[in-house]
Amino acid sequence: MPTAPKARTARERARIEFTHDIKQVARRHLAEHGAAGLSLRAVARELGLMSASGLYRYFPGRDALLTALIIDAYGSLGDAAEAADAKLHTKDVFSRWVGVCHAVRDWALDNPHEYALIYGSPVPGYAAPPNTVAPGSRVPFLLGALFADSAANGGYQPGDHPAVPRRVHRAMQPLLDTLPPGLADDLIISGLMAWTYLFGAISFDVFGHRHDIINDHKSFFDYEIRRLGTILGLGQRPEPQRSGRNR
Amino acid sequence: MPTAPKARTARERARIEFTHDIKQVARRHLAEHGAAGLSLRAVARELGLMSASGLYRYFPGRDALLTALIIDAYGSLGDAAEAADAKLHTKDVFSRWVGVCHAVRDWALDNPHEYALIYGSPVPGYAAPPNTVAPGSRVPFLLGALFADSAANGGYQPGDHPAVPRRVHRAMQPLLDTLPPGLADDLIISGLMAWTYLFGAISFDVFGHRHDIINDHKSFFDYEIRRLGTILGLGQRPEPQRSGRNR
DNA sequence: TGTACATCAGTGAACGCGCGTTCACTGATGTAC
DNA sequence: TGTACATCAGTGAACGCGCGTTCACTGATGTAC
Repeated sequence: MPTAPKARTARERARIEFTHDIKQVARRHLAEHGAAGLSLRAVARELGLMSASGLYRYFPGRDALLTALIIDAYGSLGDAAEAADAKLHTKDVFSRWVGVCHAVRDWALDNPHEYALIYGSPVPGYAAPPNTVAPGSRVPFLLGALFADSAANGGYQPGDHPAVPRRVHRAMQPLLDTLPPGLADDLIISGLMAWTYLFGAISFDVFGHRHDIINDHKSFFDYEIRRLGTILGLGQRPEPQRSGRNR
Repeated sequence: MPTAPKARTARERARIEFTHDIKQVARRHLAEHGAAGLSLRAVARELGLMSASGLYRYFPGRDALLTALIIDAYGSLGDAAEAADAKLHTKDVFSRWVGVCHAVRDWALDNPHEYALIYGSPVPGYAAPPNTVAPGSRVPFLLGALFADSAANGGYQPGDHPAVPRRVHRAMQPLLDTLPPGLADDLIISGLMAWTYLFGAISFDVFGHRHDIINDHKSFFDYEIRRLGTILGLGQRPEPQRSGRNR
């Protein structure tokens, strides 16, 4: 018998496995019927292991299951972005920017309904609890770190644009309170704009707003985020991306 | 008796009014329960003039009602954007850019659920019919016209960024086929990026992704779109916006 | 190692609700002569 | 202007379906001694 790292009881092991299975099936159900159509009864039916009422031993209600899916989605997206950054093994900020953008986009295209869950329209009647905030901050945090590294290397070049008015500085106060001091407003705004653009572009791709307009979405995306990185001050790296799946 | 422009029968008048009323109530219902929760029975109940089955004289089904709401939403947004542009009475492209951006954002904040309907996650199980495309193109068309005007005036300044690779040119072919010839790729991409950023920023504002981070959303938005306009080549106009409702 | 008890997992019926759509129908409105 | 007929609007019952959640319950698993 292989020694378990911690002697779990059969019940504990079953609970972990079943929780996992339930979320798995729920994700499939989500992909077919959307968040608003996620139903405990349907999940139980498809699961085939339990009656609908049995699910209440695992999740106290539909909203709890939804919350678990949201947290998992943020976690999965965060993992993908951070792994892509780490795998690059480079200190070149521009390459990291490009790599992270593609990783986020690839994740979104592979998991469109989980993407919609976290970056699409809010689910009516559902309010995300506060414990979804931390996992949701991982990607914006990573982008912020990228800009901060660029500034630390001396590579960041603030462009020729209007100076930051005091009112705008004040508008960002809640964010400033969470950041280490000494970061220039200009840099922080570049980071925010990069984040905004990245998810704007991905939402257009995933939600189909560019279907009739562009036929090679990956190539266009690659170019737009390179161009955005350049005009936001991350430098320039004009080589096109290595060829890959077009989608 | 006031002479009607065209002698409509009582039935025709009633049909127009009722159709209008149904959509009005449906919009309210949409705001409370979201697109996936839009229900003919509930609309009929709230309308109080008709049984649910009676609605089938006006819309052949739930999806038809949804389609009508989508078309109306695009129309209403297009009206708001075009009216803002016209009201400015200026040829200064930068001011027009700022004005149109604010108009679009104001509309979205005033009509968050209609915004979600057209720029949020797609409704599962619903495919928007082709006749929603034209009204949906009005805002991007307006933004495109803005960049084209800027180029025609000689005001457009392509920034210092990677040249457009041939592959990216090809990726935009479907769009190029719908545009008058002679427009530079660089200009078209700036327009697309402006469109992408605008709706990325508005989605973040409307869907709450910046709630914990920014406390004066209008000021931040005003600055970010000015900065974007500048770095995309529309020139520069550093004055801050006139004060208004903060939201 | 065995026993007694407490805890937990899962069942199945039930409550009360909502939905889209169809259909035969009544009665009002419009129109051709 | 009046009449006969055709068209359309709206009704209400019905079909068949789905949902979340509760609750008393059986039976399995875990634990203290």
